[in-house]
Amino acid sequence: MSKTYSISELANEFDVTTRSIRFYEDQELLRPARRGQTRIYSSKDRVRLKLTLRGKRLGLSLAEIRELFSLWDETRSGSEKQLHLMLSKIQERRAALEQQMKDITMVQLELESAEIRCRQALEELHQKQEEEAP
Amino acid sequence: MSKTYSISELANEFDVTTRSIRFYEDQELLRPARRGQTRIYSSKDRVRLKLTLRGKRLGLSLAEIRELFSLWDETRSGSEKQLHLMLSKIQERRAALEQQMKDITMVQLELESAEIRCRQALEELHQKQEEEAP
DNA sequence: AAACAAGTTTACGTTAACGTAAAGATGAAG
DNA sequence: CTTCATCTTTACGTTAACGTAAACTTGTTT
Repeated sequence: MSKTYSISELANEFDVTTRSIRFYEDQELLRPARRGQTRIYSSKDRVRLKLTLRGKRLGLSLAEIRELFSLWDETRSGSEKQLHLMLSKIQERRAALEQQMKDITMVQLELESAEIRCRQALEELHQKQEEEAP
Repeated sequence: MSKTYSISELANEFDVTTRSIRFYEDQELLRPARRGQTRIYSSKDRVRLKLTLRGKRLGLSLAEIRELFSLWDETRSGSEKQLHLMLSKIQERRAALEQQMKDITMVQLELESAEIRCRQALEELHQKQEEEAP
């Protein structure tokens, strides 16, 4: 018997609303089991949710995330044509991620330089204060 | 006389619609000059647009991007209180970027492993083909 | 039994980021 | 002059990703 989770347990752990979790299921990102009408989440479901939120932090739409999931799922069962299509989709995503890495690096540099400017401005303010009250 | 750009020049260069560019202006991300009623973009405006699109690729909302711009703009003129607020905002952003870096690394690993699975599945298919026609 | 907590479905509302269409101004080309 | 190409404003439409509220079921605590 591996561990299971209620919807609110997951909602608390990952700091999202139950509404969102149910919505992700509606979008076919999750497929929890049921006991009666109550949803029961396995640790696999939990991983899916984690991956979903990770994708969101990268700015992916739910549709794009779903596509990645089905890519992964069909890796085992695909035909040759399918597999080649998957490979190209995977390449596409990897290229986008590399672009994002570059973007992040650039923005980090800009923020760093903004921080330096900020600290310099602060120093100048403090020097003026010393001049006013010697 | 430094170079200027029309709205459609920028739209072509960055592969966005003129509608989007005007919308960004509406959201106060751009402030192009005017000749008559026609917009004229300086190279500074062009940089702003480039930064805007970079932010979008990272999943930032236009509001967040605007906040970053005003942080940068006010670095020179802020009061001490303002400057400290800016520093904390900058830290916030840098932390988010680091998280994003980690996320990207994870997803890259997952894609890599999906690619390997994919290639293995292809190899198995080809081996079967050889068995069928020796 | 009554109340309470946690879950459910259904459905309408909201916000961001544009798309799209209509109607007009402006300068250059035929 | 008129016919374009490119620009403009105004305004309504659309999609994604939920928020919010209402009404109901189910289990358990008092």
